Parts: sequence; C-alpha cells; structure tokens
Amino acid sequence: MARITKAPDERRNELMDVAEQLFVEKGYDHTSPSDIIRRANVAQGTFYYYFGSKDEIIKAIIDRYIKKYEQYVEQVAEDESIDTPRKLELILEALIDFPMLRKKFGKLAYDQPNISNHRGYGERMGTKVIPIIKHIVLQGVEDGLFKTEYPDEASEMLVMLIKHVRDELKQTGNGDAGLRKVEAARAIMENLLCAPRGTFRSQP
Amino acid sequence: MARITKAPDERRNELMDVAEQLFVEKGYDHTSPSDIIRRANVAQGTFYYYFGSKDEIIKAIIDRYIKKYEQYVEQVAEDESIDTPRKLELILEALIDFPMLRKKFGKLAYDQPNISNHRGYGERMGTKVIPIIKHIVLQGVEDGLFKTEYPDEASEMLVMLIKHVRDELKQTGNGDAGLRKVEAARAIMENLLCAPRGTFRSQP
Amino acid sequence: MARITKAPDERRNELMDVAEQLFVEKGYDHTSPSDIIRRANVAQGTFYYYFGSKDEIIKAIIDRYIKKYEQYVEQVAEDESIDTPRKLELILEALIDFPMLRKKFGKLAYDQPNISNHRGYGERMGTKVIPIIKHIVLQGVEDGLFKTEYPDEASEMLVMLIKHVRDELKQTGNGDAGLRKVEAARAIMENLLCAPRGTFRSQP
Amino acid sequence: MARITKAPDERRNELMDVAEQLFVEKGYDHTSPSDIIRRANVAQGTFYYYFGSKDEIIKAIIDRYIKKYEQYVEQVAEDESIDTPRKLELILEALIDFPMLRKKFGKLAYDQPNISNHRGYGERMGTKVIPIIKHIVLQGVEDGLFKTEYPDEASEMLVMLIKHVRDELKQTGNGDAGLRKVEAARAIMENLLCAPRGTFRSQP
DNA sequence: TATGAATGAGTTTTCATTCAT
DNA sequence: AATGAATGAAAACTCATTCAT
Repeated sequence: MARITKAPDERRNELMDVAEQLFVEKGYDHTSPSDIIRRANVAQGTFYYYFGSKDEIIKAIIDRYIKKYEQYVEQVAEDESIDTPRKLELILEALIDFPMLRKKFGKLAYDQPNISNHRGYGERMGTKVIPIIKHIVLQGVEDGLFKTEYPDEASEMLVMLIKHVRDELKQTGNGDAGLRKVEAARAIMENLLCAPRGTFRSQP
Repeated sequence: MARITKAPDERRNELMDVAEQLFVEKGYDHTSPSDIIRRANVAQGTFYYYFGSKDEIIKAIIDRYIKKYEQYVEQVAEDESIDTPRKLELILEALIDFPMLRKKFGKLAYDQPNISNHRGYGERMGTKVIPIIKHIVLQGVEDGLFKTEYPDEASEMLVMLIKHVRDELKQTGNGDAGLRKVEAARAIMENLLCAPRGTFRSQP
Repeated sequence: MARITKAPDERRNELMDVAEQLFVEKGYDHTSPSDIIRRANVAQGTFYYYFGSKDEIIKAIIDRYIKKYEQYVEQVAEDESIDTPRKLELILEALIDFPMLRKKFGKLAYDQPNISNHRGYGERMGTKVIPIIKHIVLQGVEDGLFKTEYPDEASEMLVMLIKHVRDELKQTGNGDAGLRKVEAARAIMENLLCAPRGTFRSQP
Repeated sequence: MARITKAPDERRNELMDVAEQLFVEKGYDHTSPSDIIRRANVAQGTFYYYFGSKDEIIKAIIDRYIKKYEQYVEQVAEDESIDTPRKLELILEALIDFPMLRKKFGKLAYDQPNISNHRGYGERMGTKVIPIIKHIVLQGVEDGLFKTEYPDEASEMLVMLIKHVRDELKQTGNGDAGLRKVEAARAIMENLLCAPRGTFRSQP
C-alpha cells in the first residue's frame, strides 16, 4: 500500500477515533486491533507503533474523553453566573452528548456491550465527577433549594438516572416518548433532591 | 476418563450451574466453552450435545433465572396478606439475592463484565418484571401511599436503584457502610415515590 | 483437510519428533509452531491441544531425551560385567548418538543454534549425568586406574570433550579425519585421568 | 528529538558497543534493532544508515573483537621475553576478559543465549586463533615442556577448557569455589599437555 | 548524516465448533 | 448419552526493514 505519513498526533487521534467508534458499535471485546487497522487504513505495525496493546488504546480514549468532561464540569461548577439547578442540569446533560457514549439507535442497549463498564471508565467517573456533582448538590442544600440526608448516594443516583435516560433516548429517539422520558427524569430529580416542582425546567 | 452417565436433566442443569458461575466470575466473553467443560468434568462433545452453542447456554441460564424470579414476583404480587410497600421491598430485595448476579467482593463493579447486560437479560427484565413493579407502584398510588406522575420511569428507577445498591454492597460488604447504603436507598425510594418517611423500614 | 485421528500418544510423539528435527535443523528460535504444524500435517489447534506453548514442547522433548539417557547411564553404571574405563566410554559415546543432537553435516556447528544450550537441557545434564560420570571416575580412582585431584572438573571436561568430538564428527564425517579425532579424544581422556596409555581402546 | 550529529566512526562504534552489550545480555536472537536504537538514543533510520541489517552489525562486532584479540595473540606469541607456558596462559586468559563474552553472574550459562556460537565467531576462532595456540603448544613440545601426539585437538581442548572456566566463574564468582575451578583448570592443562606439575602457576 | 513514521509478513496463541467412535 | 481428538479462522502482537523528509 502507498505510504501515507501524517503528523503523529493526527494519526494517533485518528486511530483513537476509529477505535472509539468501533468500540461503541461492537463493544470492546468484539473489536480486534485488526478491525481498527482495517478501518483506519493503516498497517498492522502502525497500530502497535502508537499503542502497545488493545488495552492501551482504550485507556487513551477514556482518558481523552474524561479529561474533556472534567474540564467542562469544572468550568461549569465554577461559573458564578449559573444557578445551582442549572449547573446540575448542564453537567448531567453533558454526560449524554459525548460521542464515546453514542450508540446506534434501534438496538437494545441492554444487549450491547457498553464501553462505560470498561477499563477504569467508571472508576474515574466515581472518583472525579461524582464529587463535583456532590459539591453542587450540597451547595443547593445550603441554599435551601435541595434537601437530602444522603448527598453521596443522591449524586450517584443522579448519574445513574442520566445514564439511564441516555440509553432510553437511544432507543426511543427524540420523539414524544423521548420527551416524556426527559420530563420523567426531571420529576425524579426533583423528588430525589426534595426540590420544589419546577426547579429543573430548562431545555434538555 | 471414565464415562459418567447421568440423567439428561441433571447433566443439563449441572452444565448450566457451572456456566452461570463462570459467567459471573469472569464474564460471558471471557468464559470459553472449554472453561465450562473443564470445571464440569465432562468431555468437549458433551457440552455440544446439550447446548448447540455458547450462546444457547446463556440464553437457557437467563431463561431459567427469570422464570424463577417471575414466579416469585407474581406470587408476592398476588399475596393479599402483604402490604404494598412491603411487596415492593420483597420484589426488589429478591433481585439482590439471585446467584446469577453474585460477584466477588473487592472488585469495582464498573470494571467487571456484567452478565445482566447480556443476551436478553435486560430485555426480559424490561418486558416482564418492570410491568409487575409498575403495577404495585400504581396500587400504592391508588391506596394514597405513593405519588408519581411517571410510574413507568419510577419503576425503572427503582430497579436501577436496587441494582446499584447490590453492586455497592458487593464492594462495601455488609458493615456500617453497607447499612448506610441501604438506608440511603430507602430514603431515595421514599423520595422517588413521594412516600411518607418510614414507609420502607423492614430488614433489608 | 481430512480429519485424521490418532492415538494421543502417537500424535504427541509425532509432534515431538517433528519439532525435534526442526529444532535441530534450524534451532529453537528459528522454528515456529507453524513450521512444526506444517510438517506434521495437523491443524494449528492440534499443536496447542497437545502442548500449551512452544516452550512446553521443547521441555517435553528434552525430558523424553534425558530420561532415555539417564536410564541407559544408570543401567551401564550398575552393570558389574563392564569394567570402569569401558563404562566411561559407553556413557560418553551414548552422548554422541542421540538423535536430538544430530545436525546436518556440512554446516559449521559454530554457526548453528544448538539445542543443547536450551531450556534446562544443560542443567539436567549437570545435575543428573555428571554425578554419575563422576561416580565412575572415582571408582576408577579407587581401582588405581585413574588419578585426579579434581574429579568434578575432570568429569565436566569429559562431557565437554565428548560434545566437542561429536560436533567435530558432524563436520568431518566418519572418514580418516574423524578417526583421528576419536583417537585424539582417547589420548586426551587418558591424559585427563592420568590413565595408562591404552586404557581406552574399544571401538567408538 | 534533537538531531545529534557525530563523527561517523564514533556513531558507528557507539552503535556497535550498545549492540554488543545487548547481544551479551539477551542474546542475538532476542535483541531487536529497536532495542539497540532505543539504548543508543538514535533514530530507526540511523541504525540502517550505518548497518544494512541486524546481521551486518553482529558481523562487524565480531570482526572488531577478533581483530583485537588476534593482534594481542600475535604480539604475545612473538614476544621472546615470555616463556612458553606463560604465553599460553596469557593468550587463554585474554579469552576470559573480553567484554563481548561477559555475562551476568547468577544465571546458568547453559540456558543463556551465547554469542560465541553465533555468526562466524567460532569459525574465526578456529581458523585464526587455534593455529596460533597450536604453534605455541608445538614450541612447548620442542622445548621438551609439553608432550602430545595431537596438538590440534589439545589446542582446541585448551580453548574449550578456558571457555568453560570462564562460564563457571560467572556463576561461582571469584570466591573459593572460583579459585578451585582455576586450580582444576591448571591441573587439567598440565595433564592435557603432559606438563610437569607446577608448569602453570601464575595469577589467573 | 539523521530522522522517525510506516510497513507487512510472520509469530504465538485462543477458542468455538465438529466429528468419528 | 458421552467422549475427546481434531479443526481452522481469527486474535493479539513482534520486528526487521523502508522511505519521504
């Protein structure tokens, strides 16, 4: 094959993009380095030139992803012009939109291998993101907006809730059923935090 | 090896038991038919005599499991001597104890392959179990015990909550931290269903 | 390919024979499992059905070989009808003839990878065979036939000498030059053990 | 990385030094050009600029080494101020000290890849060095110091003996056990050459 | 002279499945 | 009903070498 040389960073990201997409489509376990190589149109060795193993590339992808998310979360958390409920909404919504968590519609999420169960992804979510969410929740409690005896658990539940909604939306699409899910999620959030009705009401 | 003949049903169940345990220990993808065969002490061919493929055995396991659970759920749901909150508790608690969902303590659930994402397990939970839970929730609403505009979503959240608690308990063990988790779960359940404090108070 | 089933022992030995020959021809490092598989006319999986790895097969080969040799050595050592010098000769000569050490004539031994440097072969020679040789040497000393202050070292030298002769014979063939080598070896053995001229004189 | 330009000869020798060390540490087959490149801190292409292949570099190393040794050997051989036994000792001892034959202590030599079996090393030893040793041996015979009917073979044995001692010393270290080995070697040398006791007695 | 990204054939290994007995 | 030897395609990875800059 003709040799196509690229800037290392470009190649590296290209490989990560391709891998990410495949992991999402077929799951980590059912994606082989060869799959990635084929789709990226590079030689076997090129993959291993950039990543020492299959494990290494998924770790790199997760890192890249979480770094982006953390940045966003911190930025939102620190922004004084945003009120507490809206902060929560933004942070949780961002969880929905990241490409690495995209799945094709029309397939049941249950049966799909899910990258978010893999390789330290959850761990980093737990140690990095949840504390930030908890922090915002506590702020809301201080402000008298929320009420909860279990801020840790409530924060975890919020993340779970949002992941669940995300999965649901993949299946229902963004139609009426989708809207209803979002409404339900808001109601549940309010319940969870004993927040007054209408606390969460911005566009999703 | 000496040929050991058994009643077909016994052999079949034996294989399923072994497979179930392995799937739980290592995950479906990382368990090979040979692993099952080895631990069950049968020949390669015996496995394929009973199950046409690896896929077939996991489907059989899930079927067996869900059938049992459905039976239990229906029985509880119909039992008039149990009040509504207690019914919910029993049904959700049963979700915790089933062997197929057991995992070793000490490992982060996130990183572990989780059979409950596999092969129609979730689907059947969705189509079979959640409606029953919803039914009980609605009964509670009728009784004036619960309040929710989104019984479907609330039911799904209840299942998620309980799965989450189960995973947490695996990590924390049943000590103080575990107890706290259970308390938190109860508070969250009450919040979710707008039930009065103290509605859920039986032993976990 | 048509499926040819054989008795496991036969297959196992067949694979070992083929591997042995290839290791001798090309050296361990330059022989791939695929080489063995190809020549043995079996499927990839068959090789790994019998041997878990490339390493395992060479260990099995060495074991098989050394076991045979040890048996022979012990039998000779215990045979009271054979006198001491002749025992030494027999044991050392046996070292020459074993198939696993055969190499093609015409190629310089120096440049050939040599299995006898591999994977515990030498170690077992050292711990198993040399003590037996030393024992015979000491017997000779007792009988007043040999004289040496360093029976350990002398025994090691004897083995080295014989290996060297073996390698030489591979290059020279069994012609006049070969005969001369053998004569030289005898003289050196006599020197090494301070044995009277003519002590080693049987056909090689 | 910053481009570091050096005098071609310096670079070349640097690469050879690094490669030599690696070959000794891990063996030729288990050292990759990339290993050399990494340790030498040069680019992939630089290696191939100086050496067309992996094979070429080891040949260069052996050449360099043997040239040095040959020079030394010739110089000693011609030096009239040194007596014959001492000449032999010096030449054989030099064989021990060359860096290319250094190995780490503590590992069985048998199992270690041994560069001296590789790529023409032995051949050149045979055609170049052994004749010189033989020449000294014959001189000793003429002087009435040594006695042997097989000077070729005896010379070869001397080299083998010394290599063996070298390997042993690597394992035993230079303690008492090492000393004993050296003493044994001397006794064996005397035996081999039918030299009077005490012929070889200088520091090792 | 020197760089380092890229290549691709090859190696070692795994594993779901088949089939003759 | 049960056995277990055999299959072969594919997975994961290595590494000597090339080449555009």
